[in-house]
Amino acid sequence: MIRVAIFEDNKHLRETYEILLSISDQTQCVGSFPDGRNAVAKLKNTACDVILMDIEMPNVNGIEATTAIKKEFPQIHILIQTAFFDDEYIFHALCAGASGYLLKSTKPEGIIDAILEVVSGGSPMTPSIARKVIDLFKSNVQIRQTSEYNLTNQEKKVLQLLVDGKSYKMIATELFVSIDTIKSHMRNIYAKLHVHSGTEAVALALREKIV
Amino acid sequence: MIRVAIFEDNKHLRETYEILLSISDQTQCVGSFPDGRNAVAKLKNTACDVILMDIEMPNVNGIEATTAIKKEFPQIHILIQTAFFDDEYIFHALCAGASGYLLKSTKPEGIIDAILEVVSGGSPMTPSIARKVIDLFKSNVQIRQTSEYNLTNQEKKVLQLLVDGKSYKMIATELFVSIDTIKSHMRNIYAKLHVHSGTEAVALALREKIV
DNA sequence: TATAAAATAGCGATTTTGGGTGATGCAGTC
DNA sequence: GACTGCATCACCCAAAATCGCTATTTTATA
Repeated sequence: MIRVAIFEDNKHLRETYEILLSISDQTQCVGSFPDGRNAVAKLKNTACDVILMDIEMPNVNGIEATTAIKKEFPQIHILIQTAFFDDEYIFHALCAGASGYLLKSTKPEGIIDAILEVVSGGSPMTPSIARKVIDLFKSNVQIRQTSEYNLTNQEKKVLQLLVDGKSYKMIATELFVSIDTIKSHMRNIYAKLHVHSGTEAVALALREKIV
Repeated sequence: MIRVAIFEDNKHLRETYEILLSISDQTQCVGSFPDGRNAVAKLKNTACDVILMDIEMPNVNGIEATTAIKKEFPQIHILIQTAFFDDEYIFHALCAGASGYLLKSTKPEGIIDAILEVVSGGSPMTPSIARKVIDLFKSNVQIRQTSEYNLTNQEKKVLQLLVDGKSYKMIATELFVSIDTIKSHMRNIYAKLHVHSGTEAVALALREKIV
């Protein structure tokens, strides 16, 4: 028997979910709340497994509630439900620790299916949501392979230390060479990266290379 | 009529897909190949919309083929199909530009559904795959919320421009203030971030904050 | 071994930066 | 009205960084 709690501000919808959960012989409703206030306290003694979480709620919204719940009960699976699928919502929901993302247009049996999926380790979501997740993923994966810039080993070391916030003098000390050597390396690094300052070099290095 | 091409080394499976595509009145098979060699050339005159791509293939595998095809025909939707769901596979498939990820256990009607989903802008995948995508996403997203450092709006702007590689002078020009004002902001930024140079500030900013 | 690439180093000039100190105006708040 | 935070600006100074040019030693390698 899967223990499910509901956070949903729409009374009608909330009751629909309650009935839905009670009809299925695999699920059981252990709580039903109109907003995210004191979510952690409300869940304290429910031993719940899955939460149906609306995003748009008054006072404390679904994202905030998800963050709080996941912090206290990381084992609980949270299924986000929303009428809209906005990039920002999805991004924040994922960061907050949501395990699935349903649209409110999902049919009743789809909700039960999703609950079963999520407890067996899946992340149910509509293909349209999945596309957005993939896009988010790709925008967050830096393109590592693109450019090597043909930096030599020593140049890479110098750049690394620069990224670590070291000054020329400190880098020279660390690499047992003179400060003028570091200057030389920096000149070469700037030429290879097509930049003209340390900050630019660091920004570029962090954005698309090593470190 | 959706034009679909198949890359699949298993002859039996390949033929099954061909039949499946011909049965549906919404799809049409425009090519069927046992490996990824010369994929781009093979697709040249097919005007295909969707590709069913196996990962495990001899000579040129599905990931490599996907990369090549996406480079030449970015508008083509590629549905990866594999018997295993390995993190590395999924990661590389997404990076290569795959739009969906099916397991070979998917039923015939599921494949047709997935093709329809993908042309309408979705990314069909099983919940178990979706979970892995989410995990990959989270492992690639730096924790943004942690630290705000209480930077003021103007300080954030200055920092942003610094990260963009601008000098004090350029930042001053861009924000229509004097260079001494920028220095002032920089002093405050350094104090708040507990750093002592632009490179350190940029490294910190890129690692765990805005930008 | 001849050659090229990389790493090392130095000098000099100029610009940029980091820090110190202080001051003004403006908005909000108690 | 006093107080505070923010943004603005100024002046000074020393340290750091940037850039140009040159040059030697080491290392890799064809």
